Amino acid sequence: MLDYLTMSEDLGELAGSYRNILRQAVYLLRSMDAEGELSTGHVSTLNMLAAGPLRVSAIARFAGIRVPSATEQVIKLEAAGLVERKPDSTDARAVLVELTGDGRKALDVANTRRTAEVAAALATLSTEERLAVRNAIPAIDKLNAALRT
Amino acid sequence: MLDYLTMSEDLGELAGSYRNILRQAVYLLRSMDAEGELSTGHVSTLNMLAAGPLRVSAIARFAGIRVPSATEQVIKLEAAGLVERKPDSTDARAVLVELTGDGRKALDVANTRRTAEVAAALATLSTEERLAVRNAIPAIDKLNAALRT
DNA sequence: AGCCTAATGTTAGACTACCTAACTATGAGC
DNA sequence: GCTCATAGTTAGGTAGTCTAACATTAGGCT
Repeated sequence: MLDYLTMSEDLGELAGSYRNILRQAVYLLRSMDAEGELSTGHVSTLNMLAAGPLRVSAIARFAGIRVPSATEQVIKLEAAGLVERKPDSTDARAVLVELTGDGRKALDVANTRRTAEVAAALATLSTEERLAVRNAIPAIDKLNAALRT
Repeated sequence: MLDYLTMSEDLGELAGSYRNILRQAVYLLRSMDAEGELSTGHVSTLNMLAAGPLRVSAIARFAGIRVPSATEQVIKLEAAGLVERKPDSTDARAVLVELTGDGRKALDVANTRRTAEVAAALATLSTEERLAVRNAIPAIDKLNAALRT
């Protein structure tokens, strides 16, 4: 009863549905941007740095962008006082990007608001629907990782 | 056993996971763009038109963008010969945007390749994981609709 | 030691896709 | 037939990405 999903036709249908969801995500993220707060891209970058300093190349890799684009983001965040660049003592070519206190504060504000917005939307779902979403998260993570390659 | 999900703490955790997925989607879509093929944005627009002609304002609404941005996209698609603008016989202010034969062909090519790419990623999941994704699709659609407001 | 290739970032220049504001033309109500 | 609302375009600006070219440092090989 379960293996009908292995038929290519149903895989295609599911793939189409998933493509729809991916497409929507772009707009949803944009709609979550608020005036005078961090943009989606900046939130992503700062969230990576929350666990500790990263090289510019690591930021680029995790964000799925090229190194020059990451450099530019870092320059903007630095100008806003949200991150600092420090030399890497183990490699004089590298630069370590680190959150400042202000950066951590701004990130907290943005994360809190954005997560609350998603939580409010989740609250409109039934318990079963929320459970379905929750149960799918690991599979979606795996699926996204497979798509990334 | 199910209602622990209604606790706000778990809602927040789920919301965070979902935010992660949304964020990844942007990169995934970009990674699906291929040389010499339609861009993600153009595919989205053309897909709307596949069901029939639409006004510029309708395109903007469905895509979650402003009317001038939709106009710009239509101009580009028209220059590429993928859509045609026609007068709306019921309203001389309006413009109906319609797929051309070339547009439909280009859309088919792009849709086929992109869907195959997602299907290939889905094929790397286990049957249970695919089922989990499939079961979550309606809830995710509802969730995204709630976020849109 | 000295060289050569690889890796890390930055700079320069260009492109796409979005935005707001201002405009034209048409529709619809009084 | 005036007035206000609606549909779309144009103009100008911004954010975020890209490639190409460059400087600097690391690391291996002779």
